[in-house]
Amino acid sequence: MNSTSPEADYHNDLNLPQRQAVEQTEGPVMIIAGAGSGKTRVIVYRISHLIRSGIEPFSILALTFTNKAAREMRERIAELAGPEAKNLWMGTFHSVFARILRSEADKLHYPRNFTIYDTEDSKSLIRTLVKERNLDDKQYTAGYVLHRISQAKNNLISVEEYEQSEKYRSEDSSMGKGKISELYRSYSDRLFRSGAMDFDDLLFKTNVLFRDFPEVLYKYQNKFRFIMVDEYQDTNFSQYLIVKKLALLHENICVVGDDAQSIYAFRGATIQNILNFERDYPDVKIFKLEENYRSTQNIVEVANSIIAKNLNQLPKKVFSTKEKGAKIRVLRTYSDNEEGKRVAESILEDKANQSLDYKEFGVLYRTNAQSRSIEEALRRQNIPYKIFGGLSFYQRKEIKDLISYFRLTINPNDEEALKRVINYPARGIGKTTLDKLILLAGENEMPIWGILANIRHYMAGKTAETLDYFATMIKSFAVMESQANAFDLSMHIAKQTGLLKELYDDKSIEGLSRYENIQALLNGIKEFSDSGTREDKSMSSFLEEVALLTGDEKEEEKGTNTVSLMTIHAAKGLEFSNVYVVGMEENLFPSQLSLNNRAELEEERRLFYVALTRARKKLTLSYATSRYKWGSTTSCEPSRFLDEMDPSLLELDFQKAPPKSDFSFDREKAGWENGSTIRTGNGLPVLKKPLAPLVPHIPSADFHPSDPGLVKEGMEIEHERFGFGIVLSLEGPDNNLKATIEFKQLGTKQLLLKFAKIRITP
DNA sequence: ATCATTAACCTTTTT
DNA sequence: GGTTAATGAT
Repeated sequence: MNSTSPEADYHNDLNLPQRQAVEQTEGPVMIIAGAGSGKTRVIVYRISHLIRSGIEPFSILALTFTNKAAREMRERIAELAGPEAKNLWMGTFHSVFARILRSEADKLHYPRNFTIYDTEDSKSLIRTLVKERNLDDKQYTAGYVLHRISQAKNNLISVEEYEQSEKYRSEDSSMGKGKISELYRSYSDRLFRSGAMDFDDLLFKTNVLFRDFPEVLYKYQNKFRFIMVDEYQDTNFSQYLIVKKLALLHENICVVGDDAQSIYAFRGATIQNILNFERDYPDVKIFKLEENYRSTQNIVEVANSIIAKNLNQLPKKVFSTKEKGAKIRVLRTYSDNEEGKRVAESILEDKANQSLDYKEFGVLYRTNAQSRSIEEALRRQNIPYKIFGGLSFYQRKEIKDLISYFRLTINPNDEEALKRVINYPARGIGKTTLDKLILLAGENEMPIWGILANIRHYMAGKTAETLDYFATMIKSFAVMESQANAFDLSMHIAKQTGLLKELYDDKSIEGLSRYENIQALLNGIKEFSDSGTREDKSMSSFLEEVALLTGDEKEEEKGTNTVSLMTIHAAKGLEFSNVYVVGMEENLFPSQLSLNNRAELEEERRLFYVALTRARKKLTLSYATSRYKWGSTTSCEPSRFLDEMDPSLLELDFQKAPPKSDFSFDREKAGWENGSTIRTGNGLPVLKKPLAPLVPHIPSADFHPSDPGLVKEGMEIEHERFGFGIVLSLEGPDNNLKATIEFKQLGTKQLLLKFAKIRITP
């Protein structure tokens, strides 16, 4: 600990409102923090300040939205306030309350080592239930049913309340989905029977715990004398109530948020929580951080001009005192692949001109599917990149398979895990047998494992023998679990079950990578088991840690110098010197699904705001006029968001028609190429639908290409596929002439004569 | 019971 | 385009 006064080192680092927010440690505080206004810095200093003024770290609860944010803040606090920061209660809502639920599990009649179901497990369970009931799986898609149940849980509607709620029931039946309440009930029953909780349960059951066991609530109220919540605009009702209850005793509650960056309403987050805060705590002190330290003035202004279109927002004026900076560049390309190519070229250019590292670049997109074309372009130019998000390591099939064995070892009632591995690797337990087991379980009102563990009581013969062998194997793992560390056990399981051999024998390319992934998982477990700081090295402790990890947060290779590719959601809280926001097209961004109501469109706009404010210096937006989507090419219109930006801050860079070399004829494409354009407010053309479908050109019978060298301006020519036209101009070096040709059918195109199959017509 | 072929869905966004 | 669940053949 250093001897200077706690104030000394931060006074110079903070502006007035930041400092006030740091020093106001008592009572309810709300910090409205504009993008790039040093929000994290304030939280870090505030907690350090608390610790250095003698508050015990384990009486401070700090809730974040992602594991990454928690880890980074903890590290920064440790730098300022010393190693004691390790003892902070800091983590995501889900991880902190999962921990509390484990230690209080018996009160809710859950096993202490309950399993946490991820979204896939939940969906699979719902599919099973829908099938069991012979319901139409088109009407009751797993995704929708789960969404509905999740909505209910996030608003703390129990099964009973749901069944009795006029509102929910009529909403469901009006959509022809009247059985959802029934599904909600059996879903909850089955989770309970499996000793499992889904993500929403971690918050829901915490509320139940605090409601039904006042002494437990009191314990934690006392424990957490200071509470901080980051990204408060992204909390839902369930989270709101947990925080409210915990803070009731001391009322030392500080929430930090920015309504303009609320982008999780789709999963139940509500801005109401910010508004409620003033109502709940009339003596709240509110601090507004409005100076943006991250971005140039142009970037901040363009972001402001966007967010101003939203009706729902708290008044604030974010400003920057940095340089004016470059204008925002808007790229138009004719295809998604071309978009990737342009982005890649631009990165190389900027890297050289501004002498930047690759890690200063971020490419952001609305959906993960868009990463593909960007990825390919970067690879082609040998630009190192890293994709964040997407299929996380722990969601890969082979990883889930092995982990399912682990889960089953810890909690044999975990039915999703059981179904996954009971016949993988194949051991002769097929669908018929599994159905029989499920039936027996239902009849005897016990988990499947209850039958399996004593299978001889229920069955005889060959099948029973196979099942018994499987059950005995799992039991032997469970015995080993209590003695061995996570690594030894995992290795034993991987070998014993035959899973390792199964993957080793698969010599296909995918098989090889699956085997490597398993190796990577085992290595990860080895690190876990070897770690000096951890006291509990058991498998169950490993699973607890892993269950709530998403993305590749496992290991952030700090030293790597790569371009980052990620969704805008994943980019929240990050910044890059140069940012590319790609796919600025209607129906993609804003997403088609958001166009129906104002609230969702405003959420998309906030998402765009988040994207814009990630950039420090240079911002490039791009869109393609056609894009590969669902297996075929579709034409696209520029996003309305482009129209909403102040045109004086933009610099347009529009690519001309595609060169012939990678242009394959397609009726639709040819059609829109020719389509007339209308000018919109800031000069961005909006492409209209073709006036009439075009028929591919059929070359003249005697068609053979002429020597490119003979082509001159003003000549009439025939193109193999584009038909007849006139050469308007020629440019470029003699050996690589580029011709601008006006075709009768297709309008003006630029073609490289080297590649174009052109005949000079007499 | 298992493998191979076919159909269907997909693309929001995350703990 | 790609994966994954549902069908059909052996």
